[in-house]
Amino acid sequence: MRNDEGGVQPVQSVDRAVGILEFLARRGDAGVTEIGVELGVHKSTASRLLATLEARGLVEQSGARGAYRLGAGLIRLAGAGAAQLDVAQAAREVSAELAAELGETVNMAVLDEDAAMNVSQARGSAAVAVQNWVGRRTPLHASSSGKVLLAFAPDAVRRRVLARPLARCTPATITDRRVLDRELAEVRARGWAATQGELEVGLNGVAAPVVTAGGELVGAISVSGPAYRLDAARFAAVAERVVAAAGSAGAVLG
Amino acid sequence: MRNDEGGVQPVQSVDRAVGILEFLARRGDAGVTEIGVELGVHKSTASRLLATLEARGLVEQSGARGAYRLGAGLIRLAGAGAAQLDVAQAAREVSAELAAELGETVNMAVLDEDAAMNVSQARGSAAVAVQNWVGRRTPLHASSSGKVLLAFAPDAVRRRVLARPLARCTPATITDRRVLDRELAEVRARGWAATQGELEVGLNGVAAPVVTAGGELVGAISVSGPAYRLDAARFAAVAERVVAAAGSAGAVLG
DNA sequence: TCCTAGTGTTGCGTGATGCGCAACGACGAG
DNA sequence: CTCGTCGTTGCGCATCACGCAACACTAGGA
Repeated sequence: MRNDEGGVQPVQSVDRAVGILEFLARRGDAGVTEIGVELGVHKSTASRLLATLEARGLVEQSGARGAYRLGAGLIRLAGAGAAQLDVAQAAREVSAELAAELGETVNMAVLDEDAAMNVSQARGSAAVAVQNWVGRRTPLHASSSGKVLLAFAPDAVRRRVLARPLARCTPATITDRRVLDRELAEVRARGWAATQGELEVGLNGVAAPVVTAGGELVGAISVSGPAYRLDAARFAAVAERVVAAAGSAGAVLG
Repeated sequence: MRNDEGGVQPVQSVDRAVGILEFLARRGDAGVTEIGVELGVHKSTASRLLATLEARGLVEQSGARGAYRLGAGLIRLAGAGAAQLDVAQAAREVSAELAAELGETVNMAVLDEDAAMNVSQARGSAAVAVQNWVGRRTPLHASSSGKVLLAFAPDAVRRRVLARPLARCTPATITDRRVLDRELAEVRARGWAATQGELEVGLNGVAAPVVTAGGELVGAISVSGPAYRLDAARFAAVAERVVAAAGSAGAVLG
């Protein structure tokens, strides 16, 4: 059976095991039989794959025979993974400086299929939110880094995202794709994007693309904060700083 | 070939694939041949396992034939995993409150083999450090949450850790196991642990165990900050708040 | 309290998959 | 320019992963 990804035949049991992890990431927790149905394999196969993942700490089971969920071993791996990502490393210092300068939360995001995923985070002194954004995915049409990634993505990616209904996150979310297309054209023209309460009510953001010397888009740096501090009048000035920080990160990456 | 973990025979290729991820977490990056040697398999086997992991985003390769490293897909999974952990969820609210109250960074850690691993983090207004501790592991003898986890761990765990040389992280690190044993007895007696520059110079911490109603140790909550703010004179007062927060988290877990 | 249905686990036999070998192309160092 | 090493891939084969069947356990309903 061919999982047509990357043109080569994957190792079937590894592919299934990762499928289990992705299912549990979406679903929260699930039983053996349910996981077997989801993967299209026998429940005894699912049970053995889960036992292997559990032995390595990537999943854990509640009780002796209960549901499975993602485990702490995954966090250990990802902690190492996040620290090692090129874009995360490149962003670390410039994000810290930007956070200190502007006093708001700064994130580095990469394009992850049809979403923006945060891979690094720095927080300024004014930020009181305790939420960890690393690993979190935001919709491409409703977040500032998402708009940047969408604006500068290959045409195929933009067409795929714009082909689907644009989910409304708040009353301010752009859900008309022609409106979004025009906004993305503006983003490309001026080199930065902004949101005003489109992802969360009262949350504004400004983002700029991180591009390597070879012209490859590798991520986006964004600053976000409450609208009463990061209001539209400040967007141009903040954008100037974000674009500069993104430029520094891009230079580091070659 | 039997990987004697949990008594059952693991699925060999899944076990190997996870072994690759763990090796890359330790090593940073590595080539196909090196990974094959590390796992004790042929390089073509390693190449196929890596291709499957890469197709799913868990690893990425630099250039067409370059070294492999952990990928963004792992961070996505772990972002979901961290959010879903019982201990992380239980700690979220109490950590946020504690961070707001004390103004310092609060972490929740679990015992992860021979280290303390942070699974959740909240930062107070005074904290300016931008480092993300989630996924990071600290030595059990040199961090406050590590001392708590060690003090209240089963005897077998404590014996295993104390059997090894205790690595010196700073000049203040306790490396004499009899001194550490006495300190762990004090931790058990008073119900909290503290460190003074033992993990990092100038960094102090206070931690308390999170125990379920059934008496099971599931983690430790810690507060950390620079020595000039979180000095020894404040330890008892801070400990009182941390013990209370840990008690709340334990109550949530049943 | 008892019965039934469904779940998760495990022994076993089978065939499909994962594996190693060999060969090849690419790349870097001398 | 040559050589050694790396990563990739086709191929054949043996081992491993798989499904089936059976069992123990648990929860819910009568």
